[in-house]
Amino acid sequence: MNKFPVIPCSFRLLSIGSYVELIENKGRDRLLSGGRVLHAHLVTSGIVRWTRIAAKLVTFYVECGKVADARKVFDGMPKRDISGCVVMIGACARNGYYQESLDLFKEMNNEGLKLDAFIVPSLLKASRNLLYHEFGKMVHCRVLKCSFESDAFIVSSLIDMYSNFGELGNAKKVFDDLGEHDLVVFNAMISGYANNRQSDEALSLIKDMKLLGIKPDIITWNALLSGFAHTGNEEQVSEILEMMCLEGHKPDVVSWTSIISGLVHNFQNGKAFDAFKQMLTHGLYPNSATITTLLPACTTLANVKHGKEIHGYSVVTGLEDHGFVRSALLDMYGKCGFISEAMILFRKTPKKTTVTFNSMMFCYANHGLSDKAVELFNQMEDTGEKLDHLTFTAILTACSHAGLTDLGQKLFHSMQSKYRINPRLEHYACMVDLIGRAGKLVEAYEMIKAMQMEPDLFVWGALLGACRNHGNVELARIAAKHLAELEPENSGNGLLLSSLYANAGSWESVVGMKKMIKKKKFRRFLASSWVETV
DNA sequence: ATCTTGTTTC
Repeated sequence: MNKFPVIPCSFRLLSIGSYVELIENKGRDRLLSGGRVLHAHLVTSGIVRWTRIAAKLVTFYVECGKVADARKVFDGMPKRDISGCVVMIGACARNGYYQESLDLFKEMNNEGLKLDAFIVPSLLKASRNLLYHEFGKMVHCRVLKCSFESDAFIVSSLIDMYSNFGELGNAKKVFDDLGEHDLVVFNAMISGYANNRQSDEALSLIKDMKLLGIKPDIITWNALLSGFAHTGNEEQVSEILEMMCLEGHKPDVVSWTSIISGLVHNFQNGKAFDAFKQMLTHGLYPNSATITTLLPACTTLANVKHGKEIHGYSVVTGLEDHGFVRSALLDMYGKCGFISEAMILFRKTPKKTTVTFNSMMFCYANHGLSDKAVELFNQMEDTGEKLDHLTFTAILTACSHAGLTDLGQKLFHSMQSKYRINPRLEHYACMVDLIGRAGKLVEAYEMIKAMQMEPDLFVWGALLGACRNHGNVELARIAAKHLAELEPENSGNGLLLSSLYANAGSWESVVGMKKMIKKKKFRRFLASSWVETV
């Protein structure tokens, strides 16, 4: 680990194949500095002019989060033909730089390059992850127009995209329209079912493929494993593990990462760490995906120690430069209260994505640094990064914490009119808090009444809190009534209402409330918190 | 050259 690649003496150059292998050998050469040394050598020796070499360098830089450097190599490629674009766009789409890959495609399109079958899977992947339903469907239309619909690479990507949109019917249609199914297409469909909680359908497809003489591979089993792990059904996970072992497939890093991911998402952090240790005892090494899965478990434990260990491992292995790892690290430090660490990581991220910005904005918003959050939001708008619903949750949270009523209202409006993002419950909760804080209680209540969905306890809670601060007994009563229905076991709301009565001098109501609280045997739990020393 | 398994922000 942490070794520089072996740079051969310039008198005896290696073969092109050996250089490709050197760049690809990420285990040893992943370190960005090592890659740069190799790159320098390739430039001075002129080898970089080989398209295969340049293509590998492009991929290498994107994997290290250096999209701009990759772009430089790409632009310097002697023949800027379609295959170069395939590599650049594909590398971006595989590493989370979805917007970048679509922008590149548009640029390419403007230069008059035709849509190529090799580009399509990457476009579908970007659409899938950005949830660009319309664009994805437009690509699908062009696939049909170009008669690419029997290309297995494209079909599997289409199935994957529609499954991720939750449109299983469309996924199934694409699957059925294809006459002959190979292993990859089966795997895509099985994964779609598994991820949409249709385990029976997934298992019956395995039977179908076996009847056709196609043997499930490790990817098939991992697809099932991941689907079941996320439903939190630990027994089913064990069953699949047994089945795959019987068929001669040992769990690999992906299998373990799925198991860990399922446990983390089901709030079983202790078990997640146990599984991680078990993986290590099997002689498997964590990669970027394993690390990104495990880091969120370090934030909810309020235990930055594990997080720092993982960070150390990432630095040594060069994984720290990976885009996903970087944003997970940033978030982990932010949640643990290490804001300056988070800021350093943010500054060190050359190609920032929506997730990078969102994570940093949440960090600022949750620590009361609203000005900084607003600054980032403006930066996002200026750089043309995609804003999503979480961007607005973050910025509205910041506005409500800082009492930036006008700005918050302006942004809430532009979220809908300019960015076409439908407000969700958390956005409404922020807005009710924001408007209520400014004392416009009736206006806040009107907003709740105009909501297209059922308000949740955070929305009513925001109104109740505002009523307490501004002494509006009438609206408080309404809010408290809804809260009592939504969470009857919580005595906090009743107490809040009674303190409000007390402030308003309505002592009879206070006595009534206290009686009710006593009658329902509410208990006040002592709040507590702890932080482990590092 | 492109595809299917695992991965970050609520």
